[in-house]
Order: sequence, then C-alpha cells, then structure tokens
Amino acid sequence: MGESTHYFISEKGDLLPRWQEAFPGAGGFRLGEAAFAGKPPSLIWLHLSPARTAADSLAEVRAKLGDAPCIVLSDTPGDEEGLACFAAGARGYCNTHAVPEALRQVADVVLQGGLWIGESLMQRLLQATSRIPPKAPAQTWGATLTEREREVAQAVACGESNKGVARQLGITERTVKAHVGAILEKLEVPDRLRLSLIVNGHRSS
Amino acid sequence: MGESTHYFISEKGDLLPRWQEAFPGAGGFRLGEAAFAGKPPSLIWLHLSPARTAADSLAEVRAKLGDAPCIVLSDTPGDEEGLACFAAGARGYCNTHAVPEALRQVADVVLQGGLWIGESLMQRLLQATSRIPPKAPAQTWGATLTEREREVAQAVACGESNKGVARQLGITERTVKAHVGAILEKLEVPDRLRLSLIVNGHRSS
DNA sequence: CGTCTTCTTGTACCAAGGTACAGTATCGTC
DNA sequence: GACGATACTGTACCTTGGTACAAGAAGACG
Repeated sequence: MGESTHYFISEKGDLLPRWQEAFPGAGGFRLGEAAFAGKPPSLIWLHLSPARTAADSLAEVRAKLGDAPCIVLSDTPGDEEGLACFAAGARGYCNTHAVPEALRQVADVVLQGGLWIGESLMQRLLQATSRIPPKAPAQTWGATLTEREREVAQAVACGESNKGVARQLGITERTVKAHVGAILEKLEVPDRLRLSLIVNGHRSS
Repeated sequence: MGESTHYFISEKGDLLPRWQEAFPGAGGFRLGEAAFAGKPPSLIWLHLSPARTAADSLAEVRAKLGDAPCIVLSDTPGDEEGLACFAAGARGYCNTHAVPEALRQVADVVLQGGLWIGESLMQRLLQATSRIPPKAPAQTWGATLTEREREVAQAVACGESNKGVARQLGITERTVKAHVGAILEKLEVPDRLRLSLIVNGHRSS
C-alpha cells in the first residue's frame, strides 16, 4: 500500500482530514485543473460535485489521468448515482465520509482488480437483467405463489406487521409467519422489507 | 491471509494441486456431505458441477456453511452462469484453473468485502439498466432529517439491514439503530418497512 | 466560555421477525 | 383409498429490530 499514489479529485482540490489520514502523501487536485502534475496515480478518488454529472466528471478525469482505476466518493450515495458511476467506468463507489480504515479497505480491493459496489446496487443490477418494468404486476412476483400467499405478500408490502396481517385476514400470527416464510423462500428474498420492494415494483425477482 | 480458513467444495471433495498451492491447509469437501467438520470457513470456494445448477449449489452451501463469502469456480465460465452465481449470492466468479496467484488475489478482494466480477459481465449488468423508476425527492420525506439521517433512511429504504447499513457507512450497528430510531420518530412511522414506503414514494409522511 | 445540536458508541432489554419441527384438515387427482 | 398440495396451527428457539439509559466528541452559535 505504501507504493501506491493516490489522487483525490474534488471541486476545490483540498483534502479532507480523513483522506489524508487514510493515505498520507496523497495528492489533492481540482477537477477543473488543466493538467495534473507529478507521478501518475495508481488510484484516483473522485469526489462528486453537485455541479457536474458523475459521467462528465469521470470522463474528464479519464481524459486527463488515463486508465488508473477510479473510486467515486459521494456525499449522498444512491443507486442511480452509483449506476451512473459504474457505467462511466468507476471501480468503486462509496461515501465521502467513510472512515480512513474503510477507505483503505476499498483501495485494497480496487487495486487488486475487484469492485467495490453496494449490495443493494448489485442486486439492482442483477435484477435489471430480467428487463422487467418498474411496476411489477403480480404475474411476475406472484406467479409462483398461491392465492393466499399473494394476499399475505400484498398486506406485508403495504407495511403490515404479522399481527396486523393476521387481524386483517382472520388467521393466527403463526399462520401468517408460515405464509411469509414460504413467500420469502419462493421469491428468494431475505426479509419482508425486500419483499415489499419487489411487490411495490422497486425490484424484480 | 494466513489466518483465513478456506473450504473448497466440489463434486468429489478433492483439492486440485493449484488450490492447495494457493492455500496450503485448505479443506476439501464434497457438496453432498451432510455436514462439514472443523473450524467454520472464512471463505468458501464452490467448484460448480454440471449436475447441479449454480443456484442450488450455492443454496446448499449457504444452508450448511452459513454466511461466509463464496467464490464460484467454473470449468466453463460464461456470463449466464456468472449472473446466476451473483444472483444467488456469490461474491466472486472465476475460472477453476486460475493460477494460484490469481486465486489469492481474488481471495484478498472478497475477504475485504469487494466483488470479483468479470468485465464483460459487469458491462452486461450495466447495459441492462435502461429504465430506472423515479424516486420520491428527499425534499418531502427528508426535510426534517439531518444529512446523516437521510443517508441512513435511503439505505434502509433500499432494503438494507442495520448491519448492512453499518457496513456501507462505516459506522457501528448501534449508531445505525440510533439514526433509524430518530428517523422513525421524526417521520412518525412505526418501523423501517413503513419508512421504505415513504422514501420510495408509496406513501406520504 | 457555555450551550445546543449532531454524530457516535456502549450495555441492556423486550418485541417482532423468521426458522425449525411437528401436526390436522380439506380438496383435487390418480 | 392413497397421495400431494394447500391452508392452518402449535411450541420452541435464534436473530434482528427497536427502545431505554447513559455518555463523549466536535462544531456552531450567542
């Protein structure tokens, strides 16, 4: 790690204290600089600015600094922005204010050829390969479920607790748990929160 | 790296020489074994068998060995198989006959929380994301929250557990719980499921 | 300088979620 | 009649979610 050269590219070019702590000796540069002095970087950290799109920023960095892997730092991480970053060639995407230890970990992964990508974004990418439109009808998520399971799934997706679903459907909480368990297994999701995302059309199964 | 325990799961349970060279002391097990003896693995290598689907194999490994990250080894790597592996929770996907140095590199990346994914597969995933559903602007649900709370709220709304949010933001699970509690109180919702509905635009707060 | 807000973290506890094992009843199919 | 699928339910247990009490650090503000 001591041999790597880190460039932090941001709007103002100054280094946050935690960046310096993570990588003593790292360079801080403004995105708008015409050229970057010194030894070529082995790793580029791009601190996103609200004033530019991720794709524009990455393209500019690419044009000026070449092919060193780039990790994007975002003040307000989100899946859309993450998608844009990876589409534009980033190798990592994380929070601007991550602790130094986390930054070093991300650096290690990316320097060794891996990706640093959030779990929810990865799931999003995987599910997008099915090309299912945002508002998933029950025919998709509900295709493998029984009628009762679909009822329970919809109630859960509206935010009901197991007790609430039991009251609503006139069955015991234990029966609701049985249905919920079967639904989670059939749809291969870990919990009711993810189930809700699928039923409400934020994910496809 | 010396402290990590590697399990190689394959049809016959024997270790290829290059696997042993990469990780002396690694255990070799048959996928069909009822149970795995010894110290829990820190990393699982699953050698795919033509006789089983990737999803079935990964599910079985998951059920028997728990949540250690899993890297899939394939004799005939391809994007379709790779997709299935990552969809089933794998953290890496590479060639069965990769050289020991490459295997150690993949192990490093995955043990540090990264992904090992092929370039063409990553491009495939990115190309599939053509349409992205609109999200409720943070100005509505996020107006009364602090910046950190909005970050936590968004992560939760994407389906993350408290542990997952903690990993993502580089803070402890206890801190995430503190933020989640504050968010639930400010938005006057009973739990993270309802929070998710608000953030994703299914409810007004 | 004192106060307040925000962020962070600890231990502890209780409720809810989810899983496991086990079982009965009904209905449709062979 | 046997069998499988579905719906329903029990006890038990473990994990996660959420709350309570407590506390320190840093930055902004009067």
